[in-house]
Amino acid sequence: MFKAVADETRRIILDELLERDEQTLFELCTRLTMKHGLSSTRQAVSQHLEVLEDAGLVHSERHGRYKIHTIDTRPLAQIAERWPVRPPREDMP
Amino acid sequence: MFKAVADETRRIILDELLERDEQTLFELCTRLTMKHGLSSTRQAVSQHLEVLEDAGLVHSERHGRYKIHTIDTRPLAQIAERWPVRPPREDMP
DNA sequence: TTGACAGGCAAGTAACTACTTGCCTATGGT
DNA sequence: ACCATAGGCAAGTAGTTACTTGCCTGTCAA
Repeated sequence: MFKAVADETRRIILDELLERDEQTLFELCTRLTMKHGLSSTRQAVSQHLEVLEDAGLVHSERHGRYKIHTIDTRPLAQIAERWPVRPPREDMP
Repeated sequence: MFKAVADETRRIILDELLERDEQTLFELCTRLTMKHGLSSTRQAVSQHLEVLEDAGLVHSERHGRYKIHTIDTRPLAQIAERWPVRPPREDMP
């Protein structure tokens, strides 16, 4: 899950799914190139979605020949739980 | 910052610093091998600390021949801000 | 002042990862 | 039935990254 969000393209995919949930692979490809200026091939996006799915950040469901992708941000809560955000002990620039 | 937390060793370093803040490089090395069962060399840990510092998750200060490291979890708040945690639209297993 | 200790620098290596390329399967409209 | 569309599979490649190795610098205590 930590490695899943380590890639900028995957982070943008999460952004896109947060703005418009339940997109197919082709929809995501189109929007990534149009709105976000990415030049990712379909296969590249597909592999990114696979990583995000393994991380539990995206779920997918088949509808006929379409595969719609749904975002699930819940795994990210582990980060805030593991390292609670608080100011550091000393003042650092 | 995302890439900084993508590595398990660096996550354990953050754990260790959260439990006991303001440690030197050698203290961290010792505790990582003792408590966490890691067999990392000093140079490896040093490089990890450099990555964490570049990410703003760790600050360091020289005191004589000691360099003490301080954790700063504030950059992690960007994650929760960017992708607010909420349940997914549909029920997924 | 000399030696032990804390840490830094830099090149090399091995493993991983993002991406491409080419081909294949399956679904649905006409 | 047929073809276009949506997606999958797998091997290969280039770039990245974690780690090691060897040597060097600076600080403090005896």
